[in-house]
Amino acid sequence: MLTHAAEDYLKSIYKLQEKGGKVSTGILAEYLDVKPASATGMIKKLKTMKLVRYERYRGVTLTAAGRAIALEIIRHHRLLELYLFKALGVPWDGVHDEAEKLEHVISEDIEARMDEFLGYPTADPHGAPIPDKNGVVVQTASIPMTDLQNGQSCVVAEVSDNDSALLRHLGSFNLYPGTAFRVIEVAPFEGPFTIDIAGQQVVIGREVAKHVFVDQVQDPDNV
Amino acid sequence: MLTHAAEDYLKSIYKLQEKGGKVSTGILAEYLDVKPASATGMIKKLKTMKLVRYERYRGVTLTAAGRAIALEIIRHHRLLELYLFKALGVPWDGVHDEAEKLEHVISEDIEARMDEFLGYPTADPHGAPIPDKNGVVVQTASIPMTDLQNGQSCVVAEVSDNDSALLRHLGSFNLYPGTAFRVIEVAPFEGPFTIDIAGQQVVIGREVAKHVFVDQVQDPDNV
DNA sequence: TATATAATTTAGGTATGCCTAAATTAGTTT
DNA sequence: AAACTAATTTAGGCATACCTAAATTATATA
Repeated sequence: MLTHAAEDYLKSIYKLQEKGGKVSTGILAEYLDVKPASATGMIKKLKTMKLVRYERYRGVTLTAAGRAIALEIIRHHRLLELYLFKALGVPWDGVHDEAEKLEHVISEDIEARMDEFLGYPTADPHGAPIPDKNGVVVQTASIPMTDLQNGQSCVVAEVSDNDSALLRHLGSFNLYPGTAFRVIEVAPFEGPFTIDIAGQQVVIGREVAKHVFVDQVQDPDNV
Repeated sequence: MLTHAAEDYLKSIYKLQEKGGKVSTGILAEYLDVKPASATGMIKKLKTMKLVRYERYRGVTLTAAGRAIALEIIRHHRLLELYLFKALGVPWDGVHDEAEKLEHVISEDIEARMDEFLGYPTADPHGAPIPDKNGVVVQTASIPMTDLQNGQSCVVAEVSDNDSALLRHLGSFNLYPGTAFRVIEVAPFEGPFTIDIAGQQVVIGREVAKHVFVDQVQDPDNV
């Protein structure tokens, strides 16, 4: 069995690899809030286990075996988030931190029972896809909210899950995955977005909008 | 925060203290499947944290602070066992091992939510009492099944929870907490018990009977 | 009381996973 | 090409939590 730390490294390499191929030691260390020297050490250990490909100064990528483990941990995490949300009523800004601890500890049996209880779900409370038992992830074509133009309509697909204050903020606008809204105005010079959610006008700053991803974008004339 | 290992030591000291006052290093080491030298080391660490009283060669006992932590962990464990059993349908011979890992990881918030879901229960699936939020444990006056005599009737109060093969065996006889039975015969020379459970006669060996505790014992003439 | 036995402690070692500081390498600029 | 900067690696340390082997202490026996 892997250590919890090793599992966290694999998970992080997977996520960073998603957006940008090879992962540098420095980026990985920053993401994990660890010094680069520590990341180097763990990467070497993972290499001897054949879970990553690695050449010094050249970055790291997951092998098939490493990817499988990363997806298993991500599956645990997202199933746990949804389970805690639905079965125990943990607020959506609280589930991430709990899942972060539990993901390394639950058995495959518990995983399967939660999956069944939840009806084999495909997304967690933040809209992130839940890999299936075989590690298959449904990738969506969501775009960041910051790419939206005046007048466009869309549906929230996913929001970042790791900042609980941000999640509370989004929750106060009812900006959950599945929520539809229309862009009323994009203020110039990197300004905020004014949007219409179910008849309510709200203003969303750019820093917040960066963490919201949307689907089914429609231009005003298509409506 | 304490390490998981330290929490396990406190929990074990508590349990061993229950039946026999001061706990020797050797007994504790054996219980935790660790060498005596390792136990000595941890005991010293716990002493500097004022969680145990300890004099070399004289055994160890919990301070009030240590006891509070031990009870907190035991509460986590037993609530988890019951929760996994009732909410996720984990079989009663499987809940112990899962809870053993989860008990160190769940938050007070999750604890409270499970407690509420379960209706503030007082016993786990093996009949062991669940300490309340303030660390108050309801002690029962159960006696070991091996103390029973011919003809006596009783109700199962509690069974040992850490041997899953034993639990499956007991389950095959429906010997759960709450189950009533009557002793038909105690074979001489430390022999097995023949009992009547709901009209079915079953034979229980002494090694098994040692792990079953009963309540409400009634002699035949009282019936 | 001396000695044997059992329990316990001390001493020294291993692996994990982090750290800081110094050395090295890669890549860019002049 | 030399020099500088940024990224990365190496080297050496620390804490946790375990281990084995040797030394010590307590207790029972002769």
